[in-house]
Amino acid sequence: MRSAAPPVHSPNQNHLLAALPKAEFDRLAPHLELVPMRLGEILYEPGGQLQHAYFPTTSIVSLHYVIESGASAEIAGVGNEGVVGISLFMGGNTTPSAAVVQTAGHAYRLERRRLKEEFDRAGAVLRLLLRYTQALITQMTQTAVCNRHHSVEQQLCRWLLVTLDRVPSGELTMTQELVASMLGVRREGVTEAAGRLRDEGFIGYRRGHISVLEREGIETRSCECYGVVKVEFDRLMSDLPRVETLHVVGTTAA
Amino acid sequence: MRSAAPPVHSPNQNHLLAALPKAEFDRLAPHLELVPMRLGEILYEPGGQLQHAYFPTTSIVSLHYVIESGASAEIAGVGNEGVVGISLFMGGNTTPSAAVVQTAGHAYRLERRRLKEEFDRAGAVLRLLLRYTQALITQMTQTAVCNRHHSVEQQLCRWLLVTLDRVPSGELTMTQELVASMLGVRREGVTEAAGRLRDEGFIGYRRGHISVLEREGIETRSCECYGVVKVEFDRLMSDLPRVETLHVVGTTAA
DNA sequence: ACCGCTATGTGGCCTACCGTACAGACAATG
DNA sequence: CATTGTCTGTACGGTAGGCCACATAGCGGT
Repeated sequence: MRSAAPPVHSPNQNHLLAALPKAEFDRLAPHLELVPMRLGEILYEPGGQLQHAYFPTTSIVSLHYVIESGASAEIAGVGNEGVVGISLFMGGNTTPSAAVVQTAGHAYRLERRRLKEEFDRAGAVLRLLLRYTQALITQMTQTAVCNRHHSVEQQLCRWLLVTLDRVPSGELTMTQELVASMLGVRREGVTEAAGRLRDEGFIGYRRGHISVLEREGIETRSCECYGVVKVEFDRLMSDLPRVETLHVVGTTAA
Repeated sequence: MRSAAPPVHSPNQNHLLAALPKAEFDRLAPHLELVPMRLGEILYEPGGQLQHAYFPTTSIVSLHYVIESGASAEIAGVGNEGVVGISLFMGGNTTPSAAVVQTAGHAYRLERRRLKEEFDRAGAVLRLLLRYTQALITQMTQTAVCNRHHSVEQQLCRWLLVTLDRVPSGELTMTQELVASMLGVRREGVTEAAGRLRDEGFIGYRRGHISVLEREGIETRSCECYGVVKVEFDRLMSDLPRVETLHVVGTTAA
């Protein structure tokens, strides 16, 4: 079944890498290492030293936080639109949260040292990464508010929509237990909400798999948070082409 | 009553400005404008263009988010340890949240253009601001989790502790209504929690004023979130690349 | 084909918090 | 000094979602 999942990998599958001017991309490319990301793999634990930045292509990583009581919540998710490991260039090197692979796939990783080097050139890479960080902050912000004010069902829908943007097929390998731990709610709460959505025909599922059938239905049940983050992401990451203009060094034919 | 609130203002009262190497500080100083911050003043609204970055000295600013239903929540607070307006240098220029003065006082503000100039030098100012942004992200992260898992009372205690760090006197000018809007809960919830804390003798209050009497008591009632953020803030902002060139400009007798 | 593990479905009980409503109490203003 | 608006206290029903317990049902491994 090679036709289902194309065996061809390219750094361009990651939007950030793809948005780099050619000069920067060419400098980085030799150091990008394609790595498989297995479900449940922990990229870093709270307070742990991160050695690489990860640019997901087909995988999804969840930035996760566990409190003393053992309860947890997802702070933000990172797919092929972003990068895992912003603390590498923001300073500090560690964060109090963890990064866990939520959907198996691949990513390109870059040694911490290389990233820092590139960042310190204070050129296109820096601007791009900061812009992305700003978008990530928006996502975290929205998560905070959503946790406060919206229902489990609304949040489940939001989560489905976000994930759908990263898994076009709509076939998610995901247990309700896992979804619950990401939303920071009980597994039973997810079961109930998912049951309602299935009754409506919006989704279908079987042991460990969820398939989205009617995206529109889910959109009507979701809270506004999905849309807010999406619009802001698009705004921040779309007018990036400007980066090239500012950095005329070797944009097109270096 | 001049003795109560010292009439002497200095940029050094803001930790970020104080942490700048002398060269950078001296470049910025002529452009820092001391402005009064009135309670309730809105520095920027969602999506609005920010013209200045604000470095609070005696004031506190709340980064606030209002959802469609009208409910709201504080995402993070900024006192003399930080700066309002990170989107100015992160990219984007605007954010979907608002910035509101939560405690009256003063701040030094810096024109957007000046900040950008300094940032683009990719020197100490950039590193300092990014480091602070990372700390701010920690705060937002913790807020998200706290909103999910902790009780109103715990959150009220956390909020009191955070505010206390910025108002050493422990005398807060603050209505319960305002506190509620920041925690994103009902005013009655705050009344009840505050009532319990008063019964224990931890705090006292009268119309529009809260005084902290026993900080330790509040610490025992607070969730872990306060401590986590504080430790992380200290870690990030203390090992600043030896920027310890404190300026003796006019702190005490200028 | 079977067994066992794990995912899902359901129900009951309980608590924290929300919505609403209203009463009392304080401070500023004229 | 009285009026008025704002802030605080309290109460009551409703409900979402937590905790617990257990029943059922797929799926993988042997």
